[in-house]
Amino acid sequence: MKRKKQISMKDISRELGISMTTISFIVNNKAENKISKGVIKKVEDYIEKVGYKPNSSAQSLRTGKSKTIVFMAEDISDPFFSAIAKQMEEIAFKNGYNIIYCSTENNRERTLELLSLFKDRQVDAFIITPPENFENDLKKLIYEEQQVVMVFDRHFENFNHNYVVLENFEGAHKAIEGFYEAGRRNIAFVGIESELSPLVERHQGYLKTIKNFHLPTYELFLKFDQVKTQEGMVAIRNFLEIHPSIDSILFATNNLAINGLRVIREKHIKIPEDLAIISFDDRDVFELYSPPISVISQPISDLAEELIIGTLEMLSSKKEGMHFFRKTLPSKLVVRESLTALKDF
Amino acid sequence: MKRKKQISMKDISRELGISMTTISFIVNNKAENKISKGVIKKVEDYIEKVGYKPNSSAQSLRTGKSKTIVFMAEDISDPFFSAIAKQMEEIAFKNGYNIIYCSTENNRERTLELLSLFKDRQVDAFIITPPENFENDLKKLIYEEQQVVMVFDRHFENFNHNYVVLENFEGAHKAIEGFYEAGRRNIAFVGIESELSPLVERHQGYLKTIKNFHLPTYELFLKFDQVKTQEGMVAIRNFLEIHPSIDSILFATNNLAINGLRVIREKHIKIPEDLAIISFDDRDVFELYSPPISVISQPISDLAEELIIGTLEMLSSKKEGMHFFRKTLPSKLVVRESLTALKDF
DNA sequence: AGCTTTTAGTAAAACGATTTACTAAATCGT
DNA sequence: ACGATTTAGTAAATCGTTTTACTAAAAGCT
Repeated sequence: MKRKKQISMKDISRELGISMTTISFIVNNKAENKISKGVIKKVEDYIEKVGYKPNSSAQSLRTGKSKTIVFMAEDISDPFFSAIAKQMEEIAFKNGYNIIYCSTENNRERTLELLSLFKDRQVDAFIITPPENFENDLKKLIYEEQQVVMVFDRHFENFNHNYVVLENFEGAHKAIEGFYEAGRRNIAFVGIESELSPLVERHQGYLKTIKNFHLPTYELFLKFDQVKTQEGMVAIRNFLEIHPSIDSILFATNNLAINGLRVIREKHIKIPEDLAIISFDDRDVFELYSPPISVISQPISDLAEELIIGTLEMLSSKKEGMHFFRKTLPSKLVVRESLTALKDF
Repeated sequence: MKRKKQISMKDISRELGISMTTISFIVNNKAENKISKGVIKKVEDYIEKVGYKPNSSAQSLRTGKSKTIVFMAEDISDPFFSAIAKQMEEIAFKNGYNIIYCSTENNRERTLELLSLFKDRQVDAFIITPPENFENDLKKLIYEEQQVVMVFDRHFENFNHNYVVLENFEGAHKAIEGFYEAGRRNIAFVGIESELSPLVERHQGYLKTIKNFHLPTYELFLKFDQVKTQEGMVAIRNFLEIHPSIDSILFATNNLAINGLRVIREKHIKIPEDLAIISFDDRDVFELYSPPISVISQPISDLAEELIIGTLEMLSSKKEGMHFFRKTLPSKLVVRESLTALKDF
């Protein structure tokens, strides 16, 4: 009734009359020019036959490596992050790594706590979307604690680190250009009060482009925790009422846009006649909305791939020659009906 | 430049002149009536001071427990599963467990492969949404390999196992009743060709209720891999064209409904005037759709909680007295505009 | 006081791999 | 044919815990 004991290296050693060292070499493909073909074959066949698999706890203990990577996303139930997670998992798996996920909720204390819990588990690397005010903690993690860290979705200017991010500035630029070409002249930006790089850069992209076109700016910034709430809706509603001239809005995140759409529907504002909309990040709700909402989409597969490949690369590069992995991937403006040219243009 | 070595029990033992056994007892709260208050205090203070954390690989090796649970969802990037995952994570964490996720893609071979990979990692339990044709594999996993397994979202009749599922039959029943009360008499069911329990039960719920009302049945079943595809849309379109009398549709899953909505939009069918819609599973796209789509919603928090609590319970119950954890949670009909009474009713 | 029991602790053997340092036999060079 | 090197392998230490089996000292009992 109790689980039958897993077969161990010692069992094989005893059974075959071959030392554990030899078996270990064979199992780890280090037998190349140390062990004879015959012995290799014999051991491999036996392993195959009895289905031996090394005990990974023992391996971890001995080598100090756990073959585990932690992905700390802002919110793992967010479709963007869960899509990234799924694709990373795939690749990690093929390379013998497992991924553990968790959500920072953009909360520094929570993130620190999670981090400390995982460090005890000797995970090999962290892929992390650092929350607000995490710059120093991150620096410490990388430079003092010497952990392998890949930063995702945001990055910092003041110190070197591995990261994979989006071309946020350019994304916003494309959006504003799109509005302009569709004849919009009163383009608003709805963002979040935050110093996280993507939010700042998206705003900068908006500002710079608007200035180039010599257009007026209309800006609304919600607090981070208002984004998905009733309060957020109220703020957006007020904003629209105060500025009736606005004819288009760039939402800096999908959650902002979703709350924005709630307001727009409630007020029976017509898209795109009265108001053109572009949101950052694609989600199926945007494509299915009536009318479909245009978006600045992120290349999810590419992001996921760069993230995990980069992390694995850092893990395998013995040379601590302070080589960093940095990628900034392009976004794409996906034009849907929410951004149709004004008829009188 | 190299990571500073973690402090170990031996270090503490040497430093304090206390045996490792004693320290181990204290660390694991087994010192109760074996070790004097004074020593306990001394050790605890020292541990606090130097920030000692036991090496979990060593613990796993020694105890054979990894404090890790694997959640094998059908598709971890699906909002339903990722929401469940996130909430389980939270509770697992508080109980000292980590969760590793992966996706079965409803593919038996893939699932077996994942399973085998995880078994080598000595994970303590599996929470799994078994794919099609997995009954025997599951039985073997539970009864022969004696793994702790919690089955989610679907279950089998022919053998005992732990599971947490939804009241699918009743859910479908509520939906059909809703249609009936709204004056609909030509109610269609769009489902999936599958023997998985929720799909079967939802269909049964539809059939039985329709029969009770003495109404005609209209049924369409897509193949599993057509659900999200163009092919699926074509099938739904044909179905609607062949049966123009249909005045309402119950979609057995959210993905079916999403593809259905694409068709409906394309054909400019009016909801709810021409066609009332109810979908299983809630998603933000349904609430945001124009008009908002009614759904049979699953109690995500409750499901997640039962799942992880049940699993932890099975893990801690020493008594192998074949006690099973089985929960069937109620669904709820969320009425939105897609299900408004016909005017002439 | 003399015996048993309890208290407060310890030494050492696991757990299952990896890896260092070693060796006997075979091959090589001259 | 002799020492030097290569080949093919091994024994044992180690990673950091948990746990079993033990013990000296103190307390309890009559």
